[in-house]
Parts: sequence; C-alpha cells; structure tokens
Amino acid sequence: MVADRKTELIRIATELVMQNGFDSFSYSDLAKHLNIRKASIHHHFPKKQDLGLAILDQVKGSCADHFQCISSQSISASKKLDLAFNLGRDLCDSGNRICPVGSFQAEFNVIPPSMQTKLREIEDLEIDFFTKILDQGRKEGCFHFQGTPRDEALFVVSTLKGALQYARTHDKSIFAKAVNQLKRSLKPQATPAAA
Amino acid sequence: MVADRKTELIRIATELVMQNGFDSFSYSDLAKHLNIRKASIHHHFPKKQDLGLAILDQVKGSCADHFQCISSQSISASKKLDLAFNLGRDLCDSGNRICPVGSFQAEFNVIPPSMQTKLREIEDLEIDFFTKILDQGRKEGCFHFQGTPRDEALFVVSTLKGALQYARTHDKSIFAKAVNQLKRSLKPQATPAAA
DNA sequence: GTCTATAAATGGATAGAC
DNA sequence: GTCTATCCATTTATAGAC
Repeated sequence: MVADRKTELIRIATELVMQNGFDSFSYSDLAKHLNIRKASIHHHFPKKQDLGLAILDQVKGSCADHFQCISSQSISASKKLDLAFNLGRDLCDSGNRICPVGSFQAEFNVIPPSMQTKLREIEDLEIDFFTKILDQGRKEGCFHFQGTPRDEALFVVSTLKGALQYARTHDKSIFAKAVNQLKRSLKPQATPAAA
Repeated sequence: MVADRKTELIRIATELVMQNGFDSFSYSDLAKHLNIRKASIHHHFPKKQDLGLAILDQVKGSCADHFQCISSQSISASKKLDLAFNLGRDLCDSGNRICPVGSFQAEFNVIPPSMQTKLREIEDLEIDFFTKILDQGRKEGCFHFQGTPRDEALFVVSTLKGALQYARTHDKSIFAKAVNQLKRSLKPQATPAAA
C-alpha cells in the first residue's frame, strides 16, 4: 500500500511541517525518511516552493473532505462541533505536532506569495465551515453567542489553533481544557429568548 | 539614545523573531540592520542559542513588567483584561508581527532544550497572569465562566495567540473581532447566582 | 568591540549517467 | 525515477589583526 512516491513525499513533508515548520526541514531530512537521495525529490518537486504548494493543496483537500463529511451529516450543530474538535484532539494526541495551517501562519512572511495565497484559501475554508455550524447551532438553540456567526467562527478557530500550540509546548491536557471552556461559553444559559 | 549594542541586538532580533521566526533569520540579516559585520554579533552572542536565550529573557522580563504594571493597579478585572488585550492589539496593529511566544512555540521542536524551558516559563507567566484576573473578575461579578480560573485562562491565551496569527495572514480586523467575542463570552448574563 | 578572512557544514538546485 | 557528482549560496562559527 505504498502510495506512489509523489503522494508519499507530500505525506511525509506535511508531517515535517507540523513537527518542525516548512523552513526548518530540508530535502535532506525528507530523503532520509524515504531512504532516497535529495536529487530524486527534486525530480518530483524541482523547487521547494513546488513542494510547499503541493503540501498546501493536500492540506486544503483534506480539510475540504473532513469539513464536507461533517457538514453533510444530519446531526445537531453541537454534534458537528464535537466532531470538528475531535480533529484537533487527534492531532494533539498524536504528539509533537501542531496544525499545518498554524505552522505555515507562523512562517507567513518567509513563504512565497503563491503559498501565502493558498494558505489564505485554507483559512477561508476553516472559517466558513465553523461559521455555518455556529449559525445552524444558534438557530437550533443549542449555541448562544452575540454578534455574527462569522465573528464567532473567528473566535473559535483562533482558540483551537492557539490551544494546539500551548498543548505541544506546555502540556497536552491544555487542548481539552481550552476546548471545554470554549464549549461552555457556547452553552445557552437562562437567557431571554433574544436569538 | 542608542542603547548599548547588546541591548540593541536583542531588540532587533526579537523583532525578526516576531516577523520571520527564530530559524528564519540569520546573523547576516541582523548584521545588515545594524550595519555591522556578522563576526561582531558573535562577539556578543557566540552561538545563536545564546542569542535565542537572550531574546527569551528579554521577552520574559518584558512580560513580567507589563503584567505587573497591570496587575498592581486598583481597577476592576474587566479593565485589567482590556489593558491586557490592548497589548495584543498594539502588536497586531504594528503590522507583520505575531507574538514572539507564538513564534517560538511554532518552532518548539527545533529549538534547543534550554530555550524550550525558558519558553515554558514565559507561558507560565502568561497563564498565571490571566488566571488571577479571571479569578478576581468572577469574584467581583464582572465575569462569568464555569470551571477553574486557570482553565479559563488557558482558553483566553489560546484565543489571543491564535487570533494574532489569523490577523497577520488573513485580515487585521480578525484580532479585534475574536477578542470582542471572547469578551462577550465572559459577560455575565441573566444567570442564577451559582458562582 | 569591530573588523577581515576563512573554515566547515548545510541547503537548494542542476547535469547527466543508468 | 533514481542515482552520483557537483555547484553555488548561505549559515553558523572561529582566528586573529586593529
């Protein structure tokens, strides 16, 4: 089941982005993981920027798939949000990794414009995904928040990304704790029926 | 008012960490900014790790000062939180930068253990700072949240760090929007006096 | 404390054989 | 598609003159 080389290269490169960052892994690192030579990687991805774009395309596709899978289900917004949080939890539990989007964000000023653009597209996917869930949830009455669903989505993704970073450097349990507080903040309390 | 060279080096290096990341700036970059040669920097900081530790020490001291300045005031927790958020807002408005702590976090696996340890100390400062404000605020009745003040502090710092990253890559206004939702989530609503 | 010069290693990239 | 070999630029780092 060793997928074709190109796919495998992207898979491992994505792994290295999550662990070390795009600028901090080299073709040499990648070559060692696959037990091939650097030049072979250049055959598939002549420039590192080409590899970077391929990684981002893969991440974008993966995000789109996961989001589509969750969004299309006929379940409550609350359950959808839990499924989304599970994606972050799994990443966190796998150890030593942060979200690839967060990793590229931190290097934003040192990646080429083509990669910056692609990164923003993934961010849009994330934000739109949470916006819809939050909108659905408020209409269903399972979430309470003021302001627009989009602003609340910005709040949610920010929390998730930040929590993943603290979880890796400080204490794995931080992710679950932060997410739990986030979920509590969304719980409707004894409020006037204003929504 | 050109502070001594060592101080100036740390200041500019911190700037480069916030803009590009620790691994993505070189002694050459730093030397150009100060119009001196690389070797002169090695005189002050023989190894890059020495410079990294000096940056982290400076950040730690700066955090401690800011936090102390805010914490020691006789004002409401709500006002203290606003002052803290203003620190992030200023960073965000200054353009092209993220929090140095967030930048180092993203590179956690590629910095030496001595720097990892120092970074964790800064994270502890941040978390303790927000823990105290949130605890004070809940007692005063100006904040509402369930769970421990510390868990809520983890939630708050995660949101802030994540929002800074999205603000830089995507849209500056994201920081204010995310923080606004965060503040709203802390506002006590018509709740039973359970706290 | 800063400089020139240079070492040693690494990283990205190419040419050309197999 | 992978290899060896090599190039060139960069990066960290040191030696030693001023």
